[in-house]
Amino acid sequence: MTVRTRFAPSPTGYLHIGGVRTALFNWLYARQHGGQFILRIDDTDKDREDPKALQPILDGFKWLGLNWDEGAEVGGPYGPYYQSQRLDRYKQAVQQLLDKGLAYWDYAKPEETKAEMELAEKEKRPKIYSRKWMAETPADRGRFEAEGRTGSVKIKMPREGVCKFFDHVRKDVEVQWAGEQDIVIQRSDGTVTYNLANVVDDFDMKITHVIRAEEHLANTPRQIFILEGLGYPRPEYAHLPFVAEPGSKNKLAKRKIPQYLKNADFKKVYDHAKAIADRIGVCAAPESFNPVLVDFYKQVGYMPAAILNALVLYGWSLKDNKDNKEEFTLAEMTKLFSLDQVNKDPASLDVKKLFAFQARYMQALPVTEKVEMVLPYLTKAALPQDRDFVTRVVEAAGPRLTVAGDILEYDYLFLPDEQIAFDPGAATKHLAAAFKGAPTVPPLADMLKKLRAVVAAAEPFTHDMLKAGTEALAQSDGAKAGPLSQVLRVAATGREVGFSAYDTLAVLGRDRCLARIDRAMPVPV
RNA sequence: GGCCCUAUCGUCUAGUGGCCUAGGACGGAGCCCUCUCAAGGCUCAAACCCGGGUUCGAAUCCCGGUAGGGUCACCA
Repeated sequence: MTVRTRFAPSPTGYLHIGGVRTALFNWLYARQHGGQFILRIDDTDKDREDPKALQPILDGFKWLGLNWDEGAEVGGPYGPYYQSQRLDRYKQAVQQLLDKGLAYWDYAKPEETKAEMELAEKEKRPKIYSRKWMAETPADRGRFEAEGRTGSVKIKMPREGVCKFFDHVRKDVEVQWAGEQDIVIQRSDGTVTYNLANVVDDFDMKITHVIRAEEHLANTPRQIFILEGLGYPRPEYAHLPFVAEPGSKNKLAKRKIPQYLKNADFKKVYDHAKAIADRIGVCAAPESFNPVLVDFYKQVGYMPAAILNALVLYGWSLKDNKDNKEEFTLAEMTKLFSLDQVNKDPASLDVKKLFAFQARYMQALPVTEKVEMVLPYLTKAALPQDRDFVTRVVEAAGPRLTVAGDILEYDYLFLPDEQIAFDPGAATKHLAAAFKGAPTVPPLADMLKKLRAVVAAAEPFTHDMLKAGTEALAQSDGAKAGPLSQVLRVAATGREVGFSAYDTLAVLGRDRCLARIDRAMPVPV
């Protein structure tokens, strides 16, 4: 039997990283067994659905490389893959359940149900519906309808016995049927709910392994009741621990997303990304530009491989991992992944660790590929770009580029020379440091003139020659070369930080360096 | 509250009765390197929730506490 797994997002908002982790596990399992991964859209709740939410979710999966064999956009033999288009099919299943006496029409008003539940809560009893408004005969239905009530359909759960099932993560699970609620499967407006739609879809789409987050564990007995009532075979189950919110074990909640930014680690990762976003005018709404959402990483230039690698470690670890391997390519994960090695306790999201993975992946990337990643960011920031020049910058920046958007830190290399603002204060500070211990510190203008001469004379115009020239000058004037190179940096870039000052000059080229130093001169030469 | 689940450094985790004076990674601290910022190298601090058993021996098995979490929707 071919393994078929699925991920079924509901387009009610942004896709968070926990959802991606779950999708990844499904994807890995399907790929590992040569099966299919299906992307179905669970849009049964019209009220909560946001038509703009779907596309970013699909784009996110495409960007990550989690391709799907059937489902949204691509279609397939068991479609449609949008629940909103499958209503007739669901109705048919509801009718089947009704016919078998496994479901019933119910005429309780929402406030009546609510009152019962609240009373049960108060009296510390299990919250089980009294079936007071249950209508099992046409006569009962007529009576309730005469009162002006509209009916929904509920499943009639057994009130005794146990439901047993096997879960690949939690092993043998047993729950008392008596504790299970008669849940609504068809709303009074005629639409159906998740549990029904889900079971029907999984059957129709021939899903063999239901791999989903732990919050669905409680849905499993209901779904088993429904699918057995319908005569469907049971799929295999695996309930994954969820990715918890930062600094706690609570599950991630979309509405709490802005709050996660209060976490210190989040703040750091956010601030780093925000600086980039501001430069390229992403200007996303604060609640959607957040490290719990995949989009966040996509926008500032993280690598999918790094994210996936960080994510696979949430809840899964390699068995017999003697050499403590933590870095896995998608291909390796596909080969090594196993549901048996999934643990049971929730893992809180640590974005710093994700950032560290990104840093390592980026460092390992060949320069040409880094250049490709970085180019779009220069375009978005409206900075002039020339592939050769960009390549030189990327080479010189080395491990300083952690995400593609970091290239914008070096905007001063791309900006026209006349836009570089010289800071005499900063230059003076470094000049003083260069002459620390010496009886006198020469005027800045004099030193600038001498440094200009070094730049003008360096031949070839390389890091080594510039360094040699500056060192020679330092020696003859009784100064330290290091701080002196900082003076040069300030003159040529207007900045005090960056990669090696000599590399910076070499990348810029002699003409641009001279032009910038001339602009820094208090008196034109 | 009912039902269910979980419990190892701050975080992610290794660990399935002796290999554990508990290993790795992120983060933190320090040192080295150094023209700034990074990166890199070296070093350090840091955990088996508590209490009872079982056993020659327990982080590992059992029981009880405690703590945390999930779920109890005409959400998915």
